[in-house]
Amino acid sequence: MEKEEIRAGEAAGEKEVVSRNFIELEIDKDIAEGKTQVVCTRFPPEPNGYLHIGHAKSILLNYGLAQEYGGKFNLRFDDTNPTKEKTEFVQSIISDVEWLGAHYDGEVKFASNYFEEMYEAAVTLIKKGKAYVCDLTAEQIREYRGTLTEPGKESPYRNRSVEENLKLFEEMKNGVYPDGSKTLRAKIDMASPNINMRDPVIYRVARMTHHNTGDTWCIYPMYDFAHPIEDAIEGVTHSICTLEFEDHRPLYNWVVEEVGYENPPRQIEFAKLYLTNVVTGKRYIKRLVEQGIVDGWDDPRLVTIAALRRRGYTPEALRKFMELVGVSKSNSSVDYAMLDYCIREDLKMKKPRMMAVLHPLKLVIDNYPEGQIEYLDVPNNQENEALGTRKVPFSRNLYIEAEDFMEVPPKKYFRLYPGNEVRLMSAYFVTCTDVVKDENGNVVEVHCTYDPETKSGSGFTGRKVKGTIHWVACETAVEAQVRLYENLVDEEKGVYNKEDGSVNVNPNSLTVLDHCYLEPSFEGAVGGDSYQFVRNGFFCIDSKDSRPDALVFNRIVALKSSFKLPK
RNA sequence: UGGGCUAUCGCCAAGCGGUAAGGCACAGGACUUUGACUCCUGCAUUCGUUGGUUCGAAUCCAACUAGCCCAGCCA
Repeated sequence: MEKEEIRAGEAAGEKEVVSRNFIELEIDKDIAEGKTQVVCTRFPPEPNGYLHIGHAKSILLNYGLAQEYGGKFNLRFDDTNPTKEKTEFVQSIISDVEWLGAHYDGEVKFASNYFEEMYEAAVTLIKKGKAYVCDLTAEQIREYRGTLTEPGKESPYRNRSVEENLKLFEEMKNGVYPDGSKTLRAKIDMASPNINMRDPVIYRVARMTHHNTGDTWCIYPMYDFAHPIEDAIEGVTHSICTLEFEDHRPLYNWVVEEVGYENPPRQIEFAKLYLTNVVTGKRYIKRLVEQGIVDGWDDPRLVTIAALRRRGYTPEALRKFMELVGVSKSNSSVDYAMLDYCIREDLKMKKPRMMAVLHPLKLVIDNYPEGQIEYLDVPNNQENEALGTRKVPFSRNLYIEAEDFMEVPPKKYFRLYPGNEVRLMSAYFVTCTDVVKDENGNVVEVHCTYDPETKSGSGFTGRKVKGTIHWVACETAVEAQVRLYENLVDEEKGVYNKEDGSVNVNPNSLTVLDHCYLEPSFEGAVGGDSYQFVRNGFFCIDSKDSRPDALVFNRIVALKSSFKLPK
């Protein structure tokens, strides 16, 4: 069996060796042994909250496997506990999955659509003497279960007759017994070192209106019983879940075996995705939302799918990221830098590179005719001609980035300072001649002269200049709000405050810049559109707060920079 | 403490008895109308530790150590 897949490289003869993860290796084996014909995977969320980047890993893994093996991928809501589930989450989860580009096979599925079959499966177990109705209270069940080191005790109801169990279970279904008064338990082994095998509860009584089945049922199956049945019904071959379910696998296999499924699905566990210094815990995010520290579950500083989307991350970038991160069984925490890399990588060739000044400082070209506006031809992306060109107005009065001028520059400062010449990107060379200050001594205006001969595209080679800075013409500038983000978490302190369990919030996680100036080419930009702001990073139009006459941009990610101002 | 799992570079991660892939990050250098991109170069004589088997061990065996998960009528 080939352990490595050789993909064709771009150049002739060039080969890229791609290593396969342990799940692929297992699937290869199952196929080779004839256990698996058509691979079928699934993503089975409980509709009880918003999806985050960790779910994206699972979605993309399962979907990717189905694609790779020419198999099927199901989206199934694991809605077996009506006390926790809400319809609103069903829709948000579907749209997140679709946004990620994971095309599920057929209709969206619901575990609750299989309640009848699950009930029948439970009856089958009872008839086999493998399940019994137990009258112990929740507290008693806990006591009887034993501890990690001590075996449990058998329930006094464990040896009820099949007939009695059948009658009682039917009565449970028919609403004869109050919530919590009886359970159906699998009869396995109260002395098992695996606590999941100590006669686990498989059905409970709960009078609660279910989002899908309404009041049809008052008994609901537990995850450990329901999940393998859901998988088996759908013909799932590889049921991929996270590491904490490893201990449940024997029970999964027990159910599938005892209920009597042929070609049973197989559970494989992988390590969850953790990002270093990132909050993913539902209750922590909830608190941040409630405290108003973040602007809802889609605040661009969060890593919910909705937040990533609003921030301007793309499904392609996330796919790339999951590919780089890989799949294994070791708990690990990935650097955010890897995600940053993936989004830059995805956008750099696709997006137009525009000029936008975030911290404006006025630059006046004294020898440029007053009132004149010149429209310069500028390529949208120097590395991708397919993106075409645009006209950018140039005039005597410009805005430049405040940090691109220093009256007293340190060594190796290539930008503007008195006497120095720089290139105004796509325009002319200018030489700084003068500085205007306010009464406090702050620089409010920089003066310069330009050299008409140096116009971009003219082929001028007379002399070179070390620095190139971007600019925006004052007269035609579009004003916009730009939001810059840093990690929500204070990385010095770590994610959680040890004393009160709160999140250590970085006070600089959000910077709102209200008077940024953009070239007029942004007019007509729509929510979600993204661009590179030359030298500043990638930005997208905020889908929530931006309006055509008051644009709001989010910085998706900054560009890398090796420039550091010496202290 | 019983059971399950994991340990390879700062962070991910290949490796499956024949002498440590790759990516991110980082550091140099070249190029440059983005101090970006691109392109070179460097970055684990060593695989949690200690023993053992072997001509040969990250890979096999033993013991130890560290971390994660499990005692919901949650998923």
